[in-house]
Amino acid sequence: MRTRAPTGATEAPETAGLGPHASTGLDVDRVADVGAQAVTAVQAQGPAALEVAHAHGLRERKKQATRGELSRAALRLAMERGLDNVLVEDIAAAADVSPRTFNNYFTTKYEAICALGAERASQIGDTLRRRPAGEGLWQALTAAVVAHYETGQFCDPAAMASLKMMLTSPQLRGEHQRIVTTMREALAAAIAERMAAAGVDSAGVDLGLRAEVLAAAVTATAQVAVRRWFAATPATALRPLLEDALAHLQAALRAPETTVPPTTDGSAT
Amino acid sequence: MRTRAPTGATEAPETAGLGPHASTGLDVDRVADVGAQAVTAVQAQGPAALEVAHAHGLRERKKQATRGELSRAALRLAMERGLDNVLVEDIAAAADVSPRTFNNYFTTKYEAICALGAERASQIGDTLRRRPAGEGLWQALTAAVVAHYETGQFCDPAAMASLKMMLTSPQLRGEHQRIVTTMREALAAAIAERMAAAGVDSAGVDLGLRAEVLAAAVTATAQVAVRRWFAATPATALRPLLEDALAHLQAALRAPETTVPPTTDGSAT
DNA sequence: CGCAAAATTGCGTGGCACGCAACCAGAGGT
DNA sequence: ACCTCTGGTTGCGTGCCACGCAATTTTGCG
Repeated sequence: MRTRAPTGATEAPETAGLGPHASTGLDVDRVADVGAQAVTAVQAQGPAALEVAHAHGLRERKKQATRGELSRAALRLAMERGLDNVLVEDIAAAADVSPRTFNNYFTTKYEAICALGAERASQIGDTLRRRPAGEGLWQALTAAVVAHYETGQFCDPAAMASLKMMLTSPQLRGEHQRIVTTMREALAAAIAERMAAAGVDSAGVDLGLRAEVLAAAVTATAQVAVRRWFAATPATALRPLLEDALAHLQAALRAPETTVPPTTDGSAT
Repeated sequence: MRTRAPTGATEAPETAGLGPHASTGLDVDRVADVGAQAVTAVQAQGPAALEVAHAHGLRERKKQATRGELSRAALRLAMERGLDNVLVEDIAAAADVSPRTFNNYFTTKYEAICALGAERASQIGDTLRRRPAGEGLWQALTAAVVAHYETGQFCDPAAMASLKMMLTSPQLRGEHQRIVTTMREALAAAIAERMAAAGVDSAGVDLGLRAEVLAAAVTATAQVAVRRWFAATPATALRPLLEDALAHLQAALRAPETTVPPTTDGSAT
């Protein structure tokens, strides 16, 4: 076989056959055990019923357990010996499964390494939803982004190295993009809800589009801050960089027409 | 060998050995490069003229020729028979070189497929620079983005399929991210110039950061528009989507504090 | 014209993604 | 509790790929 798409061309079926590929959905039990704050958030929603509803019981649990085990082992090994010095064989061994089983869960080792990050990225929507209703959208957005990056492991050096790895390795770039996409979508959904709840008065505006655009802008800005943070020669705190960058985003579009050449006075429109 | 990093661990040397890897100069992968500081460093060394003089030799021309040939062949074949039904062997054959030579120019076939797009992405800075000086920054930015996507082959169905491929295939995601990064950096540089030329009066603002943030926001917004365009069930024109999305970006940050719940008035600092 | 630098090529190796077909373990019916 | 059946695991095999190494050809320069 080539790489994907067994015979056809489109790549649709994917989850067919034998592997436990698509699993069931999004049960987040033990994967994000690093951040205690996240647990609080999850419990606030009352997702215990979700797991019960899934109720395929032991079978499903074991599946997610090994998935998490593989993902965690992949990240750990990659950090310990370097990305290029870890084989899928090693990861599988660390998770006590066959190398073949590894590929039943992840197509590439890079996907396994980034699985935890993707999981976490999907939670930023709830982080925004948890902001007090009295806050303005922008304020809540800034707070949510800061909280997302601070509750994560962005403080301890281990996670810092993990981020660095994702930003430097070409192979991880695609997976990192996937994480960012997840974050953007989750954020867009939460923004749309908040906009709707606040009752956007403007008549014909496309709420979905606006939310998506805003989420994209905020996410991209956060990435700029993260990139600057990790490139800073004297290591500095991430939070002020984030707040600074987000403030610049707001400012850059608030007064955009100030930029005209001094000689000409032609004020367009 | 593993994947990268032959023996060491850091991945620094990269362009050593035999292959014509580094080409002229700017195909470096630099993820952490935050703006123009790197350029300053390079110019501080002095021998930039050497490279320029060297670039016009017959040797360099042939190199770029075969590189373009490979890239073009890769894209064409991928479009014709589908991404998974083309081997590096096929691409090399189409470019009349050895399969081994292919890997002297590109590490993966996906990189070859996206090389043209990356090339083009770096030109958006000049597109912005070409806007009349009388235009406001925002107006020029919108016009530049629209022009960039319209002068490209984003109208003819062939390029549309190419874009679709880049957005759907997981393997191309990483390369697409690279293109977006290139576009963002090129745009940020041009924005910074335009800001400086207009004389940003605000005293202590970090021009580089603001330009970078703005470029990131605009680029991300353009991606939102492109994604919506290509997902539109009745095929529609890209231009209005782009303009609409960019207008939403501006609007979303102009009046962000309008969103407060009607019942509660508690303003949480 | 001849030499050195640089690019191309052939060959070989280690690794990976995944189809296929056995095998084995939960889940559900009687 | 027994049996079956659905579905996850594993071993094996295959095709493809990235790239080191070394020999060969091409190009630029004195």
